Amino acid sequence: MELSITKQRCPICGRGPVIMDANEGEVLCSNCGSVLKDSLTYDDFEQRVFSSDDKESRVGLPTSLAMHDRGLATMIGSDNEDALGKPFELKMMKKIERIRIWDRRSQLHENIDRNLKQAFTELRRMVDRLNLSGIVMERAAYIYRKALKYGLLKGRSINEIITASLYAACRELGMNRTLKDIAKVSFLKRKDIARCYRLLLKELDLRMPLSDPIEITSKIANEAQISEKTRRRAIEIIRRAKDSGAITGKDPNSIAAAALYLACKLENESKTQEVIAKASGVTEVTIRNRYKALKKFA
DNA sequence: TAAGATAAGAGGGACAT
DNA sequence: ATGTCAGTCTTATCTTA
Repeated sequence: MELSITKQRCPICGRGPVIMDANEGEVLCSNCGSVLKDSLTYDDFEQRVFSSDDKESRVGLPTSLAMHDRGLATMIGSDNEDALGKPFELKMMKKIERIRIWDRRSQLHENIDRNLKQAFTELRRMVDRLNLSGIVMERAAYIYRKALKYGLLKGRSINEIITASLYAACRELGMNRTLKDIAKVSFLKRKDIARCYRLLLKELDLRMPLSDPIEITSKIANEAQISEKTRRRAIEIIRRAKDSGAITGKDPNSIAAAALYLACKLENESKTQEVIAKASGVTEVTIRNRYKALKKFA
């Protein structure tokens, strides 16, 4: 444990000294146990979780082993009496109580630590395989920590939540990764990731940039090499359909794909349903269904 | 060969019990 | 909490132009 004792006085009890716990990222008063600062920034974790591997191996034992029996819980009973069965005096009681608080806190942090470490290892692996930037990873880590803080991990696996966090980060930052893409590099099924993703949205009140079919056309058009002229036509179709309210509740991806397909036909740009289906990630059947509904807006 | 049609099934939202 | 229902999308297979 990396503790550094400062010369500061605790602003709460007026005594001290204040201790900075670099390992836990906390600043505490050694006298009253008050946590004066516990905000761990992502950079703290970045340094610890992602870059400290070699440092740790040089030191010797891995953290989990090194820390395994460090807690004081096994040494401090809950009875407020000494070894002879005599009750503690008040002064002693207070002291013991303080130690217990510290003890609980350090145990709690160890659990969180292990959890984050495992989660971020998996996160980094997936980010590597998906060719995503550090910014997305950072965002995913932030979401994950928030989920952990809100107790969303209870009854769920670390992998599920970290994977869903990654997906959420992708959505938030406009990265073009589908649930399918992410499922492929994780060890999870698409539906499980989707379930957790919805959970995150609901519980953490995440606001995703709403996906507009018109926005999506550019991605699909790009992928399927559809001309700008045709894309504009598709956008017009979507506009009209949108105004009529005929497309509410439909997957924006399928709308964009079908509108592009329809526009291709109108512009005599020969693109098969298969090509557009591949580019958009929806099936040909779905394109056909939307296509039928969209035709009257052409 | 591309497009269309049909059927079965999955998964989730809404709503009631 | 659990069940049901309507609506959406996917997968698979067959038919049509």
